[in-house]
Amino acid sequence: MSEPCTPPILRQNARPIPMSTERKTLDQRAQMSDIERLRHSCAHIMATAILRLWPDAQFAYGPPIENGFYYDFQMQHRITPDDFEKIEAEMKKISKENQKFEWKGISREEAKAMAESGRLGGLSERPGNPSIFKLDLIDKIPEGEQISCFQNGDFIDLCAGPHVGYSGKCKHVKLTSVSASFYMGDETKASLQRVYGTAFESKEELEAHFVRLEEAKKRDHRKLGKELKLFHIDEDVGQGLILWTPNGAILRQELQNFISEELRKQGYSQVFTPHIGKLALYKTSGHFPYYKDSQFAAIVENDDLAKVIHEGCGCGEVMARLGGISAKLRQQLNDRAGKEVVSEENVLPDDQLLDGFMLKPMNCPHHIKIFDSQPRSYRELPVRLAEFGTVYRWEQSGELNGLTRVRGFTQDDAHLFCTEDQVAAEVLGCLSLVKIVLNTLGMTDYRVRVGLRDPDSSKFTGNPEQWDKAEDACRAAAATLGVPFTEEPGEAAFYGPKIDFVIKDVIGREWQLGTVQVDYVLPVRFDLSYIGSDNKSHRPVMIHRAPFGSMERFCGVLIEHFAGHFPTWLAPEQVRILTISEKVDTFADEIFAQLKAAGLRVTLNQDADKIGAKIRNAQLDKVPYMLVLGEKEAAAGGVSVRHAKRGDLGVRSIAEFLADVTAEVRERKM
RNA sequence: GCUGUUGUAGCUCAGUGGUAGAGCACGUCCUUGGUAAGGACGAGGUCGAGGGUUCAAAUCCCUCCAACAGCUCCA
Repeated sequence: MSEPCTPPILRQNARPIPMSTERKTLDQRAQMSDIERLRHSCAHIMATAILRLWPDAQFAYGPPIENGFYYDFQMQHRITPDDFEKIEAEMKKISKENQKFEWKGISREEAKAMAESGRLGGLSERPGNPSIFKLDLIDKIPEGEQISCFQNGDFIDLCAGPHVGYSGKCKHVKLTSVSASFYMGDETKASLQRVYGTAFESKEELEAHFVRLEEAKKRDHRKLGKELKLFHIDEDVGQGLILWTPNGAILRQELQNFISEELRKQGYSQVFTPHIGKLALYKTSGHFPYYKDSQFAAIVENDDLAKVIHEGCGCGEVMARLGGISAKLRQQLNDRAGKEVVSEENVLPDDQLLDGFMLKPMNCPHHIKIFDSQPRSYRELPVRLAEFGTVYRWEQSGELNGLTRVRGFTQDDAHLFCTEDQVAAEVLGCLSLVKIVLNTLGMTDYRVRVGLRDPDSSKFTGNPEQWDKAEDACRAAAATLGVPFTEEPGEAAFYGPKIDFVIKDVIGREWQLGTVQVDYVLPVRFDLSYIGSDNKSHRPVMIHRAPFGSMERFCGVLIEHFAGHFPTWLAPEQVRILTISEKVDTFADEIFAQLKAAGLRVTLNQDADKIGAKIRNAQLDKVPYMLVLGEKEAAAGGVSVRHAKRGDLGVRSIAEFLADVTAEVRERKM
């Protein structure tokens, strides 16, 4: 199969943005903000300090980044965090020396000579130790462009700047981490050491930065997940495989109920499909073998496996047989596409093909088969098939992260099959669902990205008229949403435009959730059709949508968004009754029974602890409502209400409390 | 996957060559206390796994496993 027919639709999150290969012009680079300028200078000062300590260091590049700066370099000594103190002390000295940053324009020949001698990116000439990376970087500078360098103290670096005037400005600096990187981000090139640091103009800002980091750490969903017993990841089960514990299951279930309710309102039909499907299904869809590397290996049935082993097949042979495609399927796919999408080299004779199953990496093929299980009339379109569908993908181990990057996850998935004229309305429907859900959760800070085709690129298939229509639909839908959106040409999937949701959490971090994608390709590959009003067969358009990406990821973001303080309707434990003494046990039992009968998730703490300890525990467990019951309440027949965030709310009647809380839950108040 | 760091009780961590510790949580008992920690006693660990060095390894070395950070923001 030569052409990837369907990209990994609705991947959990975006791949890292590939490094742009375009060079910035000198003018563009000069447009650094003040803080970037400061941090860039800090990178030079760090390089100076490292050279004083380890003169053999070869520097590559050291830019300012979002929260600080780094410099990549190569040397004998391996930096560890233990070295930071030493380097920082040296940097402090350099700052005190108040070295002037001086710009110098030099010729290509001068630059090369300085690099050859080891002077560029060094404190002095270093015979026998030429500045290899700088030499390479000089070669990358286009002919005719001004080559410039900056000098502070003895350190001269190839650098377009800009810089602060004097090193004295760089006082409030802290090194944060060390890691490895590849030269030019290319893993075939040299492996470098990278030291990260951050810098601010004042001590207060530097400290505030670390306070923010602490805040982020406190609300880390992995930490809260453990503390609040929401989920567990077990080595024996496997990396990236989530075990939802009872508390987390409640959170997820409530969220699913909410989304399902909205889907029903919008005319979706719920379906269920199995977790595996035959290989041929994914050969038809195009997911196999193109995404083989990011999928779990095929599952081969015992008898088939015994047979090929009996025939003496080695591993490579088995893989080849699994990956082959029948001549008939190839013919079908090529005919449907009207061009060669599967080349002949992938074909194996039928008696050599080895069939197997795959853990599904996406739900679309299954939903397509449901759509195609009966003749469809234009009268029943759009068909909207929704499923909280669990899929499995082989993410690299280093990519795994808590709930936000996992190997098995459940998408809030749906596939819409509609006529071309319906695309606009359906895309709009998808967006409004997202809006409702995010607003209900108080996540009002989000933006959408509309991925359009690049008209100059040939990678986008299909006819231009369809594209224009679909793009207009996406653009118009995004515009009516009333949230900021950006149009990004070239960012479309090759088979159709898409809309991505990026939400910003309370502390300003952005999270990419799901996408809505218009697809003209899969209906062709699966030869889908419906009968139009003209009594002729037509090709439906498919829309893939998983607006929240996956339940795992979304719950992870929610945990951090709320810092574990969920609104009552989502809270695993909504009310905890705290007794002051044994004297009110009977009264507490009665209240407990009443709340339970009202459908609240309530627990009763009759431990021998003092009330202060019980309150503390309930606060730590982030239970929204605490009912303090003592003799006073028993006598009055009321309850003392304490809210985890609002504190003591005083004595209320049980009826009043019940009415308020059940309404709060029913209306999903924040 | 690559680079680095880390892995000791359910949790947070101390312990750097001489056969394992604290706090919290847990269990039992005492205490019946009014809005963020009452007290006593007790139980709990083949120190991530495997191998090696050593008279002796949680500690040093190697391999593996896992977690965390980075590997993208371009002299």
